[in-house]
Amino acid sequence: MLEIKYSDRKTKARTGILHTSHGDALTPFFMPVATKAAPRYLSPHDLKEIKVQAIIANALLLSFAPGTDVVKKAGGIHGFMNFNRPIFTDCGGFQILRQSFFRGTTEDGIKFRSPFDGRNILMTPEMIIKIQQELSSDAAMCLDYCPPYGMSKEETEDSMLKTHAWAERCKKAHTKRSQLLFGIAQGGFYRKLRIESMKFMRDMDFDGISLGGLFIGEPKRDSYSMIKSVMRYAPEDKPKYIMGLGSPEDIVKSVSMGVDFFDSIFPVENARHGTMFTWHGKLKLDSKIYRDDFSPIDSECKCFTCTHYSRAYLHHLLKTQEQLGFRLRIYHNIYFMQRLMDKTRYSIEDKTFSKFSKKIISAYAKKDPEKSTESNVSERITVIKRKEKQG
RNA sequence: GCGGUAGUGGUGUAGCCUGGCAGCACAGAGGACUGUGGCUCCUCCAGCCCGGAUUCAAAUUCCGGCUACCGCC
Repeated sequence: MLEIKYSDRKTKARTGILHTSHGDALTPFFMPVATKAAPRYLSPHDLKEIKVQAIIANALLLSFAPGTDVVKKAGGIHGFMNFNRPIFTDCGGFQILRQSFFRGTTEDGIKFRSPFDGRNILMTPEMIIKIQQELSSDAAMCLDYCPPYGMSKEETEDSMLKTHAWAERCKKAHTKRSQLLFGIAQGGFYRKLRIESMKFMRDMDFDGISLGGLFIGEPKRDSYSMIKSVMRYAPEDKPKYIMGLGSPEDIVKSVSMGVDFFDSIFPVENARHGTMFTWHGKLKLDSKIYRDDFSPIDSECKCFTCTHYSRAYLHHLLKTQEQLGFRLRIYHNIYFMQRLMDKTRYSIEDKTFSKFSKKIISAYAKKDPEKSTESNVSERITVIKRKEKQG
């Protein structure tokens, strides 16, 4: 399933090819989220234009609406949404963290309330596998229990044991050869449990291993310490996937720890609220300084937004809450993420990954690139003045 | 010239009758967002037209100005 091409010598970063029934995806890659078989404000066609390699949809939500019968009739999710590249499906375990969905768990599965019609259902491991097989996604996730940050060790252990029991049942229920099946390692923020869960998933011999329940509000040093600990026990030859991770600096850091792919709403949420990703760091479009700035978001960027529209125009669209603005901003950030992953892969094979990742991390440690330049300038001026005084 | 109405952060306003920590929205400055039920959230900055009187206490009541708008000559 995963063909490893090149391993970095300084870090654990590597490139590879993930083979799926809808073609290959070069790793490391980033999947935009299309929860209900629809990327927000973009069309599946836009994603092809952006050269998105793979996306992830939500099986739980799709089973609520339109229902798997409709998607099945459409010839599966690819035909339904007219996107013929790898599509992952998520199981709904994360929706435990969303109060409006979650109604509790039993030994048998998770109780959810449909947000569409209010009906309550018990999602069992067998059901979520059946749903994902009917959706005909390229990779399915086992049902997992995603414990919130701050949960006690006893409760976290219980959630982990449920995740493990459900993973076994998912594997047993899974019969679709053309679909990859991923186990989700959990364990909250207890190192011992994290490692235990990773070992369990490794021994289950899934097609790939997902790391779940990370970046859900904990301090980042905790996230990284967990990833680091857990990756030591991860099988070398299997693809590793951190669920829900999507900030540029976190991605390159995780790649250096050996993670192969990611998905997240982070770039979309940032774009929605006016934070644009650039090669020099974040750019907050709502600032007044962009009111009459007719340059593109990022002069290096070749995306549709950057080649057609100015910061001034996008600033205006943001301030006036125009729907077009949402689309243009999201288009850019998704495009940026894809190019970030392209460059990540090139740099690994080019032996320049360490340098590249440092550049991204330092760019994203800064705030708005324009403003930090301004403050750098005033800082420099202060330094010059001080030196002049000293003679 | 006379009469009426109104002056509150940068902008638009609430509070005035019935005196008691000046509220809201936008703008401005920061920050957040990470396996989407949701068209954001948090923090900060910033104000009673001027002068006097009454009062323990005045954006508020009273007197005199100034300014704006409306009406009349």
